[in-house]
Amino acid sequence: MKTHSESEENYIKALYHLGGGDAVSNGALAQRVGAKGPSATQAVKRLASKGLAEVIPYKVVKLTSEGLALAKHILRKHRLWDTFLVEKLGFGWEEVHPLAEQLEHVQSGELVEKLATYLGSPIHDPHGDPIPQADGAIPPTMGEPLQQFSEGSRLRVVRVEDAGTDFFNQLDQLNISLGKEFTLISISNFDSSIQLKATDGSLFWLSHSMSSNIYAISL
Amino acid sequence: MKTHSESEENYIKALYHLGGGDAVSNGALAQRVGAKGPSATQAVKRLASKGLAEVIPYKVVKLTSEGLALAKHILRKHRLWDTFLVEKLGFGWEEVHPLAEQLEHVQSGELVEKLATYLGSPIHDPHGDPIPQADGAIPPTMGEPLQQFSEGSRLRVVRVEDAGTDFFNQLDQLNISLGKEFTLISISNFDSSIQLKATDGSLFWLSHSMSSNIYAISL
DNA sequence: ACAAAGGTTTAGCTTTGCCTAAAACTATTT
DNA sequence: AAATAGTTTTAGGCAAAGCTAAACCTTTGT
Repeated sequence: MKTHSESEENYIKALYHLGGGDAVSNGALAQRVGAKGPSATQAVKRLASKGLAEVIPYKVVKLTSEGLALAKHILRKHRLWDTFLVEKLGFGWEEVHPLAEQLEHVQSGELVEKLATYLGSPIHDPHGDPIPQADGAIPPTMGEPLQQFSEGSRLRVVRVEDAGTDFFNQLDQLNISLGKEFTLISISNFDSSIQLKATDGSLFWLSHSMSSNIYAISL
Repeated sequence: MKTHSESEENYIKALYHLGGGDAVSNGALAQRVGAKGPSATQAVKRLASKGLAEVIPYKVVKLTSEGLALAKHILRKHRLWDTFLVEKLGFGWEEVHPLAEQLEHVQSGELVEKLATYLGSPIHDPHGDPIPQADGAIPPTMGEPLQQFSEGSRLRVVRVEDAGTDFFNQLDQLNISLGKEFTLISISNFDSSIQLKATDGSLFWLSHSMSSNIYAISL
């Protein structure tokens, strides 16, 4: 198996995040990896020369199928480490991203699979995001944003967007976590804020910016 | 907390391994990190400019006290990951070194300490080597090489040198592992090979090169 | 004491990966 | 259809970290 630099892996991830297998703009790519335009141009050239990306100057930048497979593998590692950090080491879900970002670059197929086994071969990480499987299959992404449900619905929180530390802190304060169940009481016509009732009977409101990052399934 | 490149950390580790806090030759250093002389010269200059090493051209290269503290911290990470890989993920002790080598570069004080706690704050790794503690203290290095014991001694294996895959495989074949107890039956005057008896009564010989990498305490 | 041997440093080149400034291309607007 | 705005690429630098070859110390042997 060929080896890739961390920088290359970061570009691969960014390409995948922004476009899946589809074309991505150079500017967006540069922004995502925290670099400037020319660096991205140069980087995708390197990727292209390794067969991981396809480039048509001024036109198209996208992953090849090989690049796509690699992207999924990296994402698998990332989300398994996320899971490890939260489930085994007791980190809060807002803390794990930068750590997993480092751990995901460790190269060892055997390590990834042993880790997966150790964690019980999970298919979703602590944020509810799907963990790509060893064969590249991606489990379904669960849930709909709270807005999608009608008043009176019983629902269970199954996923949250990674919307930054403050968002996670607010979730913790509201005692919202994956698996928790609520009844949707009402949706404001004015600002789309949402009122929920917890199983302990407590009532509270969520702003639109909060609720749009919270995904649930109907019970 | 300042940040260091992986290369820098590797030189720090090598300096510590070869000299502790004492002077080390440029050649030995280069060899240990797998580089050529000039690369090492250049690297120690970089370290010196960060206050991690002290250099007198043509004369002395050694760690400063700050460099020493960093070295111990890196070694702590390395050996904690070693322990994790063996105890939790079920890797064999011959496999873990290159993985820990990658994992040790992950930067996060909190991660190291949470990992230590998770592992039960161990003071020795799966090879019996001492794990530097958070405050920099180094637990005693246990055991003496088998040669040091007299015929008829009862002893327990407490540490093995990392002498490569073949060495570990041979240990496994002989069913020798940490904590195992033996009686030293005889030491050959001819080639210093050693005959041991296991608790199940089985007898076998160890070459000098095997036994000199195995450390035990007297029971 | 001096010359050869051996180890260390300097000099100069390579690659990766980032940058800024300038040129080139695409797209839009009149 | 042409000009302008916006994006992307080229050109040319810089730093880290490696290399080889050449120059420079130190040590050692006679």
